[in-house]
Formats: sequence, C-alpha cells, structure tokens
Amino acid sequence: MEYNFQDIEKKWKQYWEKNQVYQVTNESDKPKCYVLDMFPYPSGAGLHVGHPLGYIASDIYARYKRLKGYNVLHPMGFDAFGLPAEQYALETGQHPADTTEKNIARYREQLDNIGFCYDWSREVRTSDPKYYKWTQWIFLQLFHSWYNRTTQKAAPISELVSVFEQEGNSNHSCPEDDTLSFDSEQWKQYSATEQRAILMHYRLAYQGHAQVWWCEALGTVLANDEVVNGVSERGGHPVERKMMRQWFLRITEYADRLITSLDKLEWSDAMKEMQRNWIGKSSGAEVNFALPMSVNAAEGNSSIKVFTTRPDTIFGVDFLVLAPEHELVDTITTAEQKNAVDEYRQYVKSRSERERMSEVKQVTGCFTGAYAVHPLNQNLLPVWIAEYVLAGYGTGAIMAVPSGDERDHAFAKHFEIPITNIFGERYTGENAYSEKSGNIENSGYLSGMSIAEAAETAINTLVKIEAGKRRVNFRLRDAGFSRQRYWGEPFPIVYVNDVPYGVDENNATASTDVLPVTLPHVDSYKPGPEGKGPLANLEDWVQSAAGERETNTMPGYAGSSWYFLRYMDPHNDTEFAGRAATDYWQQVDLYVGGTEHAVGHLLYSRMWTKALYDLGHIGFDEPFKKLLNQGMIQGSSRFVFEVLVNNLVRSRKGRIFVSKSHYVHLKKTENDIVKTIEYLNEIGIDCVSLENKREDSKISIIRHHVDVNLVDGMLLNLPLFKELFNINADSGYLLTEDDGTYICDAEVEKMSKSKYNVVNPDNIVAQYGADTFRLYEMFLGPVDVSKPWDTKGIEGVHRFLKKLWRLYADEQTGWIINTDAPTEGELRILHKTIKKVNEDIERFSFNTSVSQFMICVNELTTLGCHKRAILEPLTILLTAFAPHIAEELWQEGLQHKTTVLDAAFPEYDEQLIAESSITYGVSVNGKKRTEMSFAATAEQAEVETAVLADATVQKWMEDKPIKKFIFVKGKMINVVV
RNA sequence: GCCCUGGUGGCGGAAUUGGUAGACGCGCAGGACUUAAAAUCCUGUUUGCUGCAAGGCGAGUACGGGUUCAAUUCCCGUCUGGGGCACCA
Repeated sequence: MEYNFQDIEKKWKQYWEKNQVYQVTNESDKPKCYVLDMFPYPSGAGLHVGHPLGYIASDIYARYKRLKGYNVLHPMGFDAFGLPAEQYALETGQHPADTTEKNIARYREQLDNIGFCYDWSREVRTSDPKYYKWTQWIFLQLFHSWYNRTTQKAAPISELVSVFEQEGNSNHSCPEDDTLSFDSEQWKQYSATEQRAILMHYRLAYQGHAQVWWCEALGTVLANDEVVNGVSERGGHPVERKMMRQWFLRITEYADRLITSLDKLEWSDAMKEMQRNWIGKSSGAEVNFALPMSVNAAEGNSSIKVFTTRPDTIFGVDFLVLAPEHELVDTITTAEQKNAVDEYRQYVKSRSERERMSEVKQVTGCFTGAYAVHPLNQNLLPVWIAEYVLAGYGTGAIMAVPSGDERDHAFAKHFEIPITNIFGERYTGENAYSEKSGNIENSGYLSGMSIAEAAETAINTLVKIEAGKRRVNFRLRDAGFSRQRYWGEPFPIVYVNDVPYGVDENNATASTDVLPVTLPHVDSYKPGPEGKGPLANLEDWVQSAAGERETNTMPGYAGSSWYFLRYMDPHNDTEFAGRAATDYWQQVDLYVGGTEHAVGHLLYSRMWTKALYDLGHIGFDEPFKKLLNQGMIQGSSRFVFEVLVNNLVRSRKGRIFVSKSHYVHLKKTENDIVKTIEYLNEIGIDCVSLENKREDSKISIIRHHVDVNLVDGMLLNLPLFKELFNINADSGYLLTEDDGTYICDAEVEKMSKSKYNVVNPDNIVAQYGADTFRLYEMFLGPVDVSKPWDTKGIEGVHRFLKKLWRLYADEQTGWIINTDAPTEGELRILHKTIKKVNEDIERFSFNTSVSQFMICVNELTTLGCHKRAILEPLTILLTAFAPHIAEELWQEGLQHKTTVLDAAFPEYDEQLIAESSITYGVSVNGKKRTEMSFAATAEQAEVETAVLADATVQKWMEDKPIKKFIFVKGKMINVVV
C-alpha cells in the first residue's frame, strides 16, 4: 500500500466539503480566534506560487488554533475592483464584470487545490452590489461627519451645524483654512450654498483639488503605474500634471491617533516604523515672511508662510523657495521674470514627485524677481521657485538655510546666492553643516544658544511679533479618493447646482434604501468628456431624480478598508455587519499579508476602523491586532540573447539568437562595430564588408525574458524554443555553446506574467500533491523573508511524506500500526517534537517545524516504531501542515470515526524530554578546544574540577594562571587564562 | 534621493535571550539492492594545510573597525540584493 496522494487528497476534499467542516458559527462556548489573509486581487494571470505562502502560514495557524480548542474564523474573498480589469476591457472589449468573474473562478479553483480551511460561505467580493452597498454607506458616514479636535473623535456633521448656529467656529478652527472665522450671526447669514461650502472644509470625506497625471492624447487621467518614463504606457503619449476636483478622506485628522495607537498593536517594529515615518510627525514653526508693496509689484500685506523644523536657524536664511505650484507664484512674479517662471513651471509639470525628490544632484529653479522681508532682521530675501519644494508638504514653501541644509546649500552654490554662515568653523563652505549639535552663531540674539534653546527663543519672538507660530506638521496627506474610472464603486453623491449631496439627504426614506448606487453597465470604457470617467458618457444614468450623479468611482482601497468586518456577518442586508457579530469577533487576531501594503491599505483600514468606532458602529478602534508579513516569493527569470543588426548582415534570414558565451563576448565589443562584425563573421553570420557599411548601420545586443518553463536550470529547451520562435535552417540563427547547448542568463525579479517567470502551483500540486506543496512552501525558509522560487528541493519533502507513510503502512501488507507500549526513546522524540512544533507555530517559524517533523520521522524510522501511542499524537501535530495525509492516517490508519480537525492538540511532558547528560563545548580563551559531558544537574564546582584536570584543556592553558572560569549551565564552558 | 529590510557552504536555510556556526533538506560524489531502471537504503560533503589513518592545526557568517571571557547575534562605517514612496493591488 503506497502513499497515493492523488486518491487521498481527492477523497478527503470531498469528505470535508460534504460535511461542511469549515463552516463557523457566531455562537460558541469556545474562545474566538480570527485569522485573516489579505484577500487577493484576482488578476488574469492566476495565482502563482508566491501567493499561497502567506495563505499556507495562516491556514496552519488557523488549524492549530482549532486543535487548541478555539472557534476560528478563517474566511477568504476577493478584492475585485481595480484598474487591470479595466485596462484589459479597453484592450479587448470584454466587460470587467465578466473577466473578474472568470478570474475569481480560476483563483477559487487554485485555492481549493491547496486544501485551505476557509469558510467559503462567508466569501466577500468588493464588486458585489450587496457588498459595495455598505462601502457606499460607510462613505456617507464619513461624508456626514467631521473631526472634533477637542474630543479627538469623529462626530456627526449635524452637531457641528448646531455649534455654528450657537457660537460660530471660534472653538473649531477649520482644518483647511485656519484663518476662516465666523460667529453665529455670520453663520446664519451665509447662504445655504455658502454654508455647505464651509461644511465641506470640515467633512471627513470632502471635495478638494489635487494634481493628477493628465494625458491629452488619450483624453484621460492616468495612474502613476500607467506613466512610464514620462509618457503614457499606452501609446507613449506625453503627459503632464493637472489640477482636478477630487474626493478626499481627511485621514490627517487621525494622524496623531494613528501614531499613538500603534503602541497597542503586535506588529513588527519595522512595520510600525514605516507607518510612523509615513505619517511623519514633526514639530517646528510656521514663519511669515512679509511681501512688502514697495518691493513687489503685486498688492502688499500678503506674506509667504513657510514651515520649518529648524526655527533655530532663522538667521541663516538667505532666500525663500516656493513650490512651483504655489498659489502666490502668479502674484509675486515680476514682469521681467514672468517668461522664465512660466517656462520653468511648464518643465515641472512633466516631472513626477518621485523624480523631483530623488534627483537631488540635478539642481533646478527659477527666480521670481520678488523679495520677502526677514521678520527678525528685516533683510530682503530673494524668492525662488524650485521643484525640490513640494506643494503638498508643509505650506509648500521653505526658508532656505544653505549653511545648514544640503539641498539649500547645493541650490545656493548653483545659483551663486551668498551664504550666511551661522555655524562658525563647523561650516566649511564646502558642505552644509546639517548635524544637530553645537551652538548657533552669527545669529543676533540667538548667538551662543544651543539648538533647542535657540528654537524655543525664536518661536517665542515670532509669536510675540505675530510673525509666526509653533506648529506640528505631518508628512501624511489626505487620501485622494476619486478615480476617473469605470470599474469601481460609484459614489453615493448627487450634485444640485454643482453642490454635492449624499443620496440619503433630503430623502424621506431611510438612508440604506437608496443604496446601493449600482454601477451601470457600459458598452464602452472610453473616458468621458473633460477628463471625467466613462460613467460621464451615460447621460441617462447621470441625470437622476435627485440630481446629477457623481461620475467618479472610488479607488481600489475603498472596498479593502473594511472587508474584514463583513466576514463577521456577510449576509446581513440591513447593516454592514451586525453589532452582535462585530462584538463577538472583535479585532482580527492574526492578519497575514505582504509588506507592500505597509502604508496604503493598512493605514486606510486603520482610519476607517477608528471612524466607525468614533461614530459608535463598532466596539474597537484597531482592525488588526497582530500582523505577520510574509516575504515575497520572487521569480527567477531566464533570458535569451538576441543580436539586432541594421544593414549589416548580407543575407538576412531572420532573428539571431546567441548563447551566453557569445553574448558575453559581443557585449564587450558592442560599441566597436569592426570587432563585432569580425566576430559575427567568425561564428558564421555573413556580414557586409566594412567598406560597404552604411551610415545607419547599427548593432545592439539585448536580453529577452524567456519563459522559465522552457529552461531547465540554465539550459534552454532547444527544440521547443526553435519551434516557438520559428527558427530553422531557413529562418534565423541560433548559436549554441561548443557542446551544442544553449546557456541562458538568470536574474531574480518580481514574479509576474510580463517577466515570463511565473510558476503555477497547480502543476506542482498535480505532480506532488497539496500536502507536499504546503510543506515545501513552509520549508523554503522563514515565512517573513523574501526568496526566489526554486522547485528543485521539493523532492525532499515529498520523500519525507512517503517516509512518514511507511511508519503507518507497509507497501505489501497494508496498515502496520500496533499497540505496543512506547519506549523512553520513542517518547522523548515525540515529546520533543510536540514541544518544538508548538513553540514554532506560536512564533510563526514553520520552516523549523517541518525540519523537526523530518528529524522525528527519521528517528522513529530508525527505531522501527509503528506504535499507536506515538503515531496518534504525531498525526494530530501534522494535521495543520499536511491535512490530507493526516486525515487519511487518522481515519483509515488509526481507525477514528470523526475528523482529525477536531482532535485535541497533544501536550508535551517536560520530564520525558529531559536529557540526563549534556555535552559541553569547552573553550580556552574563547576558542573551542574540546568537548566534555556532564550530568544535566552538574554545578560549577564539579565541572570546574573535571575541566581543569582534562589533558587537552591543560595543554591549551600552557600552565598560565586561571583568570576566570565561566560556566553557563546547559550551554558552554570557557576557561580564561 | 528618502523610509523599511536582508546578506551564513555549490543551493534553500538552522543557530529562539551574546554561549559548541552550518540543524533539516536539495544538489553532488561513492556504495548497496536490481538483468536494468525507478523506488529505497548506507557513507561522505564549509574551506586551506597536514597525516596511511584516527586525527591535528588554521581560516571562516558581505567588507572594514569596535565592545566582550565569548559576536552570525550588540555598536560605528562601507558595499550590495529586495520592498515602498501616496491613482497597481
């Protein structure tokens, strides 16, 4: 009786399905445990071997918790809205709903293949109207709310209206414009439209303006991903930044809470650090630099506000820099500089933020012709614009201190702006002194003060003369929430006279009755007029009874910001999730996913959870208690080499592919056309003579990705390659190595369809079985580390399962499990394994668990153990990792009548594990010289005597006197002489 | 450029709190069984020198420093792979 994984896995999958073993109830006496994976976006490429890594880890944990007696919620769903489906629709005309449906079916099939314990009755799909109804509902809650800074909580906007009616906004300054001020009388005199405009500045979901990539040729807004090398990915058209009205979520109001409540989460320090840095809280000052009428042509009384974290350096300011998009640029630019400024701003429009931030060596900027007044010494400071100042950070303007900041320094040097030194000898004139130590010099009354002291003093003065104030700034920006796209959630918003209203406003029926605003069917995915999304083309749909519909859709992260709540109560028609359900399941106990979501999804869902908590809809304010980041499984790409020639080959027959050694050779001479031609002639490619070579003769040697499935190691499958690329005697060249093989190149990259390095788990499951696949993915290495996929080692874990099988069954005679009493040695290895596996799962060290299983099975095999008393607990241990074989061994081998899924995880007995003697490494002066064994109970005195008497130790001591004798019980011995 | 993270044999990795570096597996080499193959089993496998051999001596965890009786582990600097950088998900 052999280990026939195909039959076994099929049989138990059907059994589990039939008996609905993975269905979870919301009522149970057991303690609850919520184990969640980041749900996938169902792409057309299907699952690759990287996806299941985290899923297997969480599956093991969920099964383990179940064995430990928990009621475990372990659901799965699909993040089904998104750009790729729409791009695919644009290219092929297939409706995103159809392709998404198809992709989901494929994902589901692939997931089922691997044997996960998901409760599919709770599946959610973000593109399902029954689901996005509640995404829209939550959006409306945010739209109808504001953030009360006094109570540090979100609250209904109606409360704010009452406050305005009674006292104006004196106690609740406007988040978008802190100069906005009105009393109750003024409020009442505003028109309804004006009132709504003011409220918009307070709402948690609000409208504002932001820059987007605009492509004139395509007539559409592009995502960052769709802009490659400064042109549109589709068609290669020019793109530029353009302001557009957009929806936003006021996540900045939560910035402080998002930082402080990180402390109560069990996330990795790295992950917390990334979020903290993303939020980027910094303390400093806002300083006003006046723009005097006498200096500037424009109207006076205005000033440039800058944010600085170094108010102590204020006497080192030599110029000001505005972001090129800054609203003051138009008014302050002098007539002489206007052309230069316009030209510069045009250039900046083509630049991404990334380029502007990273290309620091390239100094660009333009003088506006204007001057501002230093508030403390009344010096006149030139005002520049430069791309290194970003509009979205701080006030979009900086005070430049060249002697103390690298970028300011480079800028001053480049444009030959005189530099004021406020650091004495620490500033050399070559580089800025950006260290935060030593006293400030040459700074009027701040001279001689420490940095902290000077900063305090400067702020106090600025406040006194009303030229600035203390300010805390966040790097975090409000979250853009509009997309000019089709395949996303429609907004539950209508416009009346261009004023946006929630669809639930001015409506007699309950708010949920007007939801969902269903995504209408379209036949064309072409953009609408004026950069609007495709929905704007549907006139009938846009004109609703309540007003003109919003034609933007929500971004990808909308649906994923709250999906973990829906799993708790997935079929609820009257609420996003019933309070009883959310109170029962509470937070996600373990959330598993990649670090690539560190600052996007994970930050947004934290904000949504806090908002829902503030508004009283749920009883907890953090979604994910514990976070496990699985590493990325990278692809190992393979490359072939092609020689591209222009007007050089005499009798051109087709494409020229060469093996690696030729490539290496050609690459060296690529720029030397003579040598290249010589080489090509030498290897049998007939080239024109050099005299005949034309002006436009060109040669280049490039690498192409080639499908990894065409390559074994580095060896190309030649027959298949020739067939696919149509290379034979009459069409094309293929130059191999001397031994007739073709050697490819390799590189580790992200696994993706476009790189032809995708390995499909289906093939591996078909060949080795799901249990082997699961074990192998875990055995590859720590779950949180990135590593390239390599199928080579899978034989080892497959052999392990076969070996395990032979403990229970004999190939000829069948089951061989006996009821003999176990020996001490057998018990020791079993209990060691129980302990190790238990501890390893708790710390998510699954690779070492697998290796312990191997050690255990190897030892039991050597001992010839087929005893029920040993094998039964071992089977339970293995259930979490390899559920199919475990169920077979449990029910067929060990003759249990019920599933192993509900067995009790075995307890280990420390006494059975204890070794009676320990072998110590003995070092002399920290260098290991010998080994000695002592009883586990041996104390230092006993050990010391024996060690010092040892001949080897004595030899290395060379009769020198002992300085120290170090004995760490159970670890090691060190003699210091 | 900025933030986070990794670098240990031919390869994936182990060493959990500073305490015997290389567990476990792959690959490779040799052997057993077999007419043969598959499967299975056994032995060896960081590296240099040395020895007939058991062994012995030295080096070694990206690189250069430091702290310590003791460093893969802690500190400083350098190089380098990966992820993210706000409209991919």
